[in-house]
Amino acid sequence: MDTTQRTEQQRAADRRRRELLEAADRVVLRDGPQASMNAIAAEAGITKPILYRHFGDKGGLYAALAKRHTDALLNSLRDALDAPAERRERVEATLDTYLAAIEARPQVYRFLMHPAEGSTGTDQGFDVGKHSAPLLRRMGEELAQVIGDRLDLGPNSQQLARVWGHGIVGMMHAAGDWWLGERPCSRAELVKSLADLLWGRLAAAGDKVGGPGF
Amino acid sequence: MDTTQRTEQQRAADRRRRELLEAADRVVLRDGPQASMNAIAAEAGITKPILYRHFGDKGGLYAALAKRHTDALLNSLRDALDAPAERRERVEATLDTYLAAIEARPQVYRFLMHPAEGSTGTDQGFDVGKHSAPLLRRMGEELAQVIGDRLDLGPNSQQLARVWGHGIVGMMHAAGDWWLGERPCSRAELVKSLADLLWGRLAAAGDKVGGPGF
DNA sequence: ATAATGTGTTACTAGCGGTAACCCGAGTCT
DNA sequence: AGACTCGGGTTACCGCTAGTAACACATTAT
Repeated sequence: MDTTQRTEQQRAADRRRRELLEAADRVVLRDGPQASMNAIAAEAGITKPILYRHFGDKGGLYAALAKRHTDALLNSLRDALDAPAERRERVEATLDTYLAAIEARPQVYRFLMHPAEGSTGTDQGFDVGKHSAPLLRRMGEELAQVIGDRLDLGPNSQQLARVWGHGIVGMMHAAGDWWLGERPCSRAELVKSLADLLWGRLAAAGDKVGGPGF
Repeated sequence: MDTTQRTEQQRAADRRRRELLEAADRVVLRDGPQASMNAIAAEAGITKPILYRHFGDKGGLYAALAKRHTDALLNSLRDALDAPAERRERVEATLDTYLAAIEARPQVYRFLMHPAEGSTGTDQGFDVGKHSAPLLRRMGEELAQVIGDRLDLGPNSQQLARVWGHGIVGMMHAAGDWWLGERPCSRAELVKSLADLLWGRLAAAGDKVGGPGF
């Protein structure tokens, strides 16, 4: 009975937690990443201290919120990456999946790319480096894993795979961010251009006529 | 006399402005991007309203501060990009210049990558997209310019160049950020790995032995 | 009945960005 | 000389934020 009661309470707490996260989601989607704890609590129909009891601080809530979306996106990406097809096709499918996601829900995207950032208090330590959004890091590691598993890169394969994983993810991220802001072309064109870049067209391109021997 | 007096005042104001920026620089380097206006004012030996008279708001100060560093970094990069050498060599030199810069002054780097972000007030609008650090955008455009000017990419050359510019900058950024945090290899190795990626080694690599026909 | 435990609230602190109001010294006009 | 504007400076405040302490109600165990 003791244990059953415990689990009963835990279940209730978990349900509660999910409700709170959904409310927070709505507010963040509406107000952007700087949504206040007050606003989130109001949306959930409760008051601040409850939020703090559940998530510790704002960073905790945001981390929990980000984890859900990050996991969802990573799952889609894994599917695209694991499809049975030519390498080029898989790369394009993965790029397209990512771009479709950020296109469909730009506010979620924007939120995910902005780390906690807050923590007004004793944040003296100020960890230099590793400041990037966790999503980028996780995508990079994931991609590195796939590359290292599937490709034969000679010695130092693992390290090369990790560099490439993070590099490719960064390329995707920056190009996607720019594209989302300016919409200079269709998604398909962007995908093709990026894949071309990865396929070495930069190295293969000829110098412009009239240019000196550079 | 009227004009000379005006210029006199303007000169004084400009000197003042430089002093304030240098003080702000010291504080930001010490306290990180969340340095408070109070702290900056104190470091400069004055009080808040003066800062606000000069820079409007925190975003203005941070923009001015960022512009200085951004301009400096962009100049170095232009030098590396314009050096008379083979393309591969220039690419490697540019990557190395960027990585050396973020390695030498990681705090500046971290500051530059975090946009204003604050503006607690009426920031309702919340521009989706284009949220990236201005530094990334400027580097991307700059690189796009160089690529478009120098390379013969067939039709749609300009658009392709812009995609590549932002993509390559993003690759550099993400890989650099990860590298700065984990230091998994030397700078030279990182440079070579990234250049290899851009040179199409991803497409050229063979499948791993034992893997199915993917 | 009474003690204990968990759930919720109100009411507060400290610090932030930003501003209004005042203050004082230097030059200027009468 | 004396009133008078005017630019640079400060103090004291506002509204907001994240985060917390302390109190109130219910439910259950003893």
